[in-house]
Amino acid sequence: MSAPEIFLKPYNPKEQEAEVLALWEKSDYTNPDTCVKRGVTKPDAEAYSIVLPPPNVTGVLHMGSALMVVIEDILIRTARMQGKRTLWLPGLDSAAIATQAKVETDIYKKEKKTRHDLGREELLKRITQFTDESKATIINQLKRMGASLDWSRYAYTIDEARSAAVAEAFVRMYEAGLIYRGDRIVNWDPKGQTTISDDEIVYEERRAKLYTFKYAKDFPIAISTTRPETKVGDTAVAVHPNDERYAQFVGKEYDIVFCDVPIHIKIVADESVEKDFGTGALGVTPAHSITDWEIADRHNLPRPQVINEYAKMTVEGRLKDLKTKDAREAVAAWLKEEKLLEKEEDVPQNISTAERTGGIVEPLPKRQWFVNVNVKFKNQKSKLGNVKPGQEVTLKELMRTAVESGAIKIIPERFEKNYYHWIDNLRDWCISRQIWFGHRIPAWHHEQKCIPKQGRESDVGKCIPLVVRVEKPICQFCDAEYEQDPDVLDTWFSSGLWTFSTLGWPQETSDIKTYHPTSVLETGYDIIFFWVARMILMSGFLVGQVPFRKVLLHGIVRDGQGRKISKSLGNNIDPLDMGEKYGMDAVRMSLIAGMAPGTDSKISEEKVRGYKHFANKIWNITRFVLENANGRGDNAEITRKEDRALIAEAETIAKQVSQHIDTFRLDLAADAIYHFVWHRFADEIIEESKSILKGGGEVADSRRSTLYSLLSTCLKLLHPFMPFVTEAIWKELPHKDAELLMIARWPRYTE
RNA sequence: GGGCGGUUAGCUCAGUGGUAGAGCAAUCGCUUUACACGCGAAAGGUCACAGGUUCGAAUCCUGUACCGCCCACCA
Repeated sequence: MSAPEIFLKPYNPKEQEAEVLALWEKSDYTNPDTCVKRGVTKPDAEAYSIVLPPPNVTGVLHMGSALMVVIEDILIRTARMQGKRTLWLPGLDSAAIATQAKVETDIYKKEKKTRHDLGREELLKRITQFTDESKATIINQLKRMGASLDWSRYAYTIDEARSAAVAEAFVRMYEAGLIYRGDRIVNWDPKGQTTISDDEIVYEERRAKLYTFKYAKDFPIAISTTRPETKVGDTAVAVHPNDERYAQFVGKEYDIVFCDVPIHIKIVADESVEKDFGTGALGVTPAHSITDWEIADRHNLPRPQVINEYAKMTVEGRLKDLKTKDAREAVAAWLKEEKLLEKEEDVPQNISTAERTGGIVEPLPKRQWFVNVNVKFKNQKSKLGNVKPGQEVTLKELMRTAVESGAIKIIPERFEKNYYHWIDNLRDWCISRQIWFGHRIPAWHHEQKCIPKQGRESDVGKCIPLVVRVEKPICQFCDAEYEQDPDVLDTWFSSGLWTFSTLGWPQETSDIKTYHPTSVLETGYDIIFFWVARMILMSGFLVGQVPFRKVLLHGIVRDGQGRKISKSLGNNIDPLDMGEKYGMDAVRMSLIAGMAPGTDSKISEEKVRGYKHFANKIWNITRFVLENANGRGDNAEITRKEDRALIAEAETIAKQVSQHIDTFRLDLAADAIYHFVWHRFADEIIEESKSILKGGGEVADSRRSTLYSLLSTCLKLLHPFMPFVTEAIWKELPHKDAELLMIARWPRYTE
């Protein structure tokens, strides 16, 4: 008996992977409809679905996304083999701010032009050009990882269907009173010239000077600040209500000229003031500090803006047009000159910077669009968590109950606490962005003078200046077209719709009925708040369902010593390069091994090499089995008690692997099958078989069948983890229960 | 300031009440006809520290130290 010739040489991943990829692609079994059509999946089989967290369209696949792909592919391949109606839906993300910033930088480098030189339309054309070119790269890389995604359902975050869903979602939320336009203090990024959400801020520790001074010689209270330039915008000094030192001044008002600027200061008492910090008195600058804005709310104070979008002073006098940093020094100098400065100390300070651009965030009052997370609306749909149909609920409560009720499980569980904490501290979500690339807000303005056409003069003044709807309105009095709001939406607004916008919402498609809620959302723990919480919010309100039943979180990928991957360390390991060198199966195993949910994964070239050896081991096991068992197949009867025991042993391994996958311990599952294949099957069972086979007769026949059967079971159990080498072997097997291993039946085991 | 996680063999990590485990590395031996991308053997740990509960603790409780992460932020 002889094995096919390819087994005479060590496993060659490069050769085999290309061949296997072609087989998969041709089969179209990643599409669940095809599986049903060809009888692989029963039409009424339980559905199992995951939407791929869309990688950035302009990106390349790094280890982080590779880890995500591997985890999800293991879950998907297992489910498919278990006979479930399995859908893994791919998509790419336009990554609005990041992509626009990248294209703008490129254009400026090459042509010395800004977006304003090009204009909105031209810039968008350039961005589309850029994304079209780069999207092939990432799609190709996903395929090479072995990701069994259904490309027939591919979605792009700003394609037509998704844009329609976003507009529809916005309108529905607006009509329910969940979206409003308001003047509020927002995080303004002067570098990116846009607002950003609280979650897009990163804190950087810097040294700062804390100045303690009085506004004027005859002002009774000294205050402390690291930003004296903002004090020209002060309208109050706040002290703690119980602070006896200042009680006598509360309610008094003062007119002062501060650094050439006339200001009017009222002394107010407010609980938010710390008695023990600085002088115990806080200069209130409503327009340029979030906490101060809230104090102004409570005491009905005016809120003059003194800094503009370019972080320059807008007041008259010596500070006019100065940048905030220069103005700070100018004010400090003036304070010294006027002998108002009492103290100047060095303090460490966390300053807010914009995650994307690194710009120092300037809190500014601006008219923006917000999602109101605290207003009640009536839950129209079915039961959501503990909220019954018809019951009034806020978005905040909705997000909380989804997890609290157990409708959604977060794995590992400890992240649930983080989730609640985030919700409890959630403020209204600013969703408008002043960039050009993204989903336009479906709000329409007709704020210029409306001159009614002849015969409609009686309607002067009746036209509506702001309309929120999907299609562009035309004024029914003057026939003028409305102008669309220039802002675009926060990228997480559309991402929040992802589980159902990809399935065809707002149409009531059969895909939505079959695959929503999705089974699992698998993503990095770093975006649980950005994304996971918003998906729960959107799906709850718009679809009346949770978006997924389980949230599986993974960590970041580190190098072999546990260090972060960084350019300066030069420790980057490219998953595709590694795959090229050692085979993609080895890369996949390396990412999974030793990684519990929610913890970081470690990868090193040595680790990858180790699993390449494992792939070769399987290859050679197959060679031995085929050389000895070819021709018998797995149909021959297994007669010996010892052999039945071996089969039963494999069954318990199948059980272990299955259970570990069920509980998302992919590391333990991989370890269990690895250990069985190498150290039990190869080292012991095959070794002892050599003499048994030599003996011949019925005993040998039984063992031959057993070996073949064990091999078949091992290949199935290994397939989700190492799809390439197992499929490559499968196609050489003489007897098998499915044309492709990817749709073979998962080994049975008793519970 | 609040919260969370970690600390087990040289390295990376499993193990969550009953005589300490894996992979990799390091050591020794092996032309053993599936595989040197291999096989066999041996070696390696007072499970961070202190106290407590228990017949029994790496495992449960309390505290301490160090490392890491997240959130908030004092103007």
